[in-house]
Amino acid sequence: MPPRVARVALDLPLPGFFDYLPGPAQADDLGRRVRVMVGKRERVGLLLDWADSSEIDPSKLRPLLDVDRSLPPLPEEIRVLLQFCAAYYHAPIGPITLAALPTALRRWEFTRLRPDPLWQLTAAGAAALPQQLAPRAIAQRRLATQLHAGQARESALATQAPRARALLADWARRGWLEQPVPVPAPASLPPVLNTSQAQAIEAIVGALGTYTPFLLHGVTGSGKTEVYLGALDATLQRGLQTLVMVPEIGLSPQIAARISARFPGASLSLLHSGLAEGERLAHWQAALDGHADIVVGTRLAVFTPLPRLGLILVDEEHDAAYAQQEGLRYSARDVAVWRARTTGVPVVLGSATPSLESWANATTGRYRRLDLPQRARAVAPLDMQRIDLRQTPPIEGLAAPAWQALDDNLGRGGQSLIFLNRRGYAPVLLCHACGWGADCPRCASRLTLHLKAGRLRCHHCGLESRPPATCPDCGNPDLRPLGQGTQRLEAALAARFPGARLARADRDALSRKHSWETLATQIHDGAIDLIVGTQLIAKGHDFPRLDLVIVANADGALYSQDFRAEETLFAQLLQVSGRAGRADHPGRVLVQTHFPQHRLYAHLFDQDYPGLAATLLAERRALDLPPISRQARLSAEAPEADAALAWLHAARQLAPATPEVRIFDPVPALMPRRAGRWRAQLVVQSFSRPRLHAFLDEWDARLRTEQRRTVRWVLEVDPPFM
DNA sequence: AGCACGCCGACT
DNA sequence: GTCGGCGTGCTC
Repeated sequence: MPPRVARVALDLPLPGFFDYLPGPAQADDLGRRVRVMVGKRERVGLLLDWADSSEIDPSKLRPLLDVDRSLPPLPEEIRVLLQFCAAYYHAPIGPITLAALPTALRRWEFTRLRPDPLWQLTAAGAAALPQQLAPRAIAQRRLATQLHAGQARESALATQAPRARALLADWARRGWLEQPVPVPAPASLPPVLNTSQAQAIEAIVGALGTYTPFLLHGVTGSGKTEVYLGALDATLQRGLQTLVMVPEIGLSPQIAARISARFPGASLSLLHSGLAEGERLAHWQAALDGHADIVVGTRLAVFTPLPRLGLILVDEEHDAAYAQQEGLRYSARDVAVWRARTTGVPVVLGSATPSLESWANATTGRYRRLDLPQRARAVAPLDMQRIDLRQTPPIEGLAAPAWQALDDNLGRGGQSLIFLNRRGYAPVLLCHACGWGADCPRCASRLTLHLKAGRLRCHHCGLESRPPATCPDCGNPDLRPLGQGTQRLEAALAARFPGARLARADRDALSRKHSWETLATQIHDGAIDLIVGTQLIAKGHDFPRLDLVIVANADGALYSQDFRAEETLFAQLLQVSGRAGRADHPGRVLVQTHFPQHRLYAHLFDQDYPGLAATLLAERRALDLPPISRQARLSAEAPEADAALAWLHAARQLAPATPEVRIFDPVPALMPRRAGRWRAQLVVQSFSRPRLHAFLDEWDARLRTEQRRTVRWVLEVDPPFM
């Protein structure tokens, strides 16, 4: 029987599919792009399913206008994965599906990217090029200069001159340019592996072809990447594709570089949001065609079609960047595990500080744990010390012993890093006469003073204003910045160590593209003596010259409302302190704190993640918190105070009575007001995932029919933060 | 999300 | 007399 109704995913914030008459579509067009009318507009959708009948009035059904058969259809594996995600996360299928495609494919007409040629000068070209150009052909000369510097991609050269592409073709015709065979970098020999690395690789390779989840736990420097490479090697040899997930764009070039250096013959595709549209499309297509052997990408890459998928690697699996916070809320790490299960391939979750979710799964045997206890490189042990801020109060952000340590290290020509998780100059601007503080008028937060920009900024809604000259309440001109931000610390360090080469690494300082790469290279090469930075510096890069790390202030997270704050802080501090030290002499780590006796520091100094995890899991068990239980959260926000809370109380009345599902009282959000809207939330929790989801399905359906316009609400499954 | 329809204030 | 404000409602 021919299919009657085409079910199409469209980028509209509505649940479910849109139904159409098949029009020109055939039964085997599932997974193909289709062109349809919605209202008076044409839109691009994806044909995801066939049905015998529709719930829509048959007279309203319109036909599909067109089917794109120029691309291979999205494989069934991905169609099923997308539908699972929509159902599990209570998210509309359309936006999820369309977001999984490269943006270029959201327009019906798309330009297929020509392969991006790599150009280099021939001997003739090197001799001819600057000379034979007209003196006034400035843009052409710029191109020539760039080519003299070495091989370059056409896409990069195209940004240098208006008619670059035509010009390059012309120069190639004259024999001035050639397309070098991408010289396979000499395949680096696999290093000698230690026993635990070899065992880990053996376990993963032995599991190829079956769903086996692994938790690869190894401290910084224990050689996790070598394990990834070993497992990749075996997967490549079997002709299978590997999906490598990384938390952030900044990390992918680095890991990609190591992979391509090791497997120069393999075809590697990068997928992240920083790519140009065409580039992303080309890489995605290579994956879909089965041409790419390895795909390295950030969270959206979890939906990349890979017809020969054999292995999934999730690096830094604990990283919060895997959890999409806005719009479509999902955990790419969890989706990756789900995908591995349905596809029947092993998945490796790697981290020095795993999420408690994954650690608990390893404890119960759901995941197989692979430990890398030794440091692969010979690194002297860290010398960690606490500085008790109650006994030695900070002067301009740092206590006397910290200043002393910096002075000593600079004197020795050493490199130092100060970790301060607070951007700006000062987090508070205060009136000393009446106690007035500069608050954000739209949020429940203080405005941060940015001295260089001469602005007060809200870090939650982005609002900016000029700092008042006098107190708006009492007129007192004595307004004082209170507390330390990275800018202020940088200024204090510059005053104290005028000869030192100083750099600041935070989102404000590194807004320009690529500058973090540049700075990281400078730090790596020893061109910087002193670095002040936020958590940005904790990630990705290896700084072999660093010998001193100072954690300026970490206490904020120790007694936080957020039950996951301690776990997160531990991961950050372990990562930051792991940056110190090199082979020839031990690194030093100083932690400034008001709570030196806090258990977190004891575990940190012993580099004892399992110990901390055991403690935290026991607490979660005692309080029935995740990962012992499962949670979902109904969040609401409204322009009027208490409207969100009132709506949640009404929503609570609509909740179906499901056994084993606990519904908490609505409470104001951690940030009760943001961007002018009042926010509140309600948590539901259960030990049974199936029961929780049955409950959520019913509740969500009821809430949709009761929708009121004044309140914006969203249901979040497995919410990452409280 | 768009884009319509729809009923009330200042203008060529 | 209209142009247009954005509240409410629909899209297969």
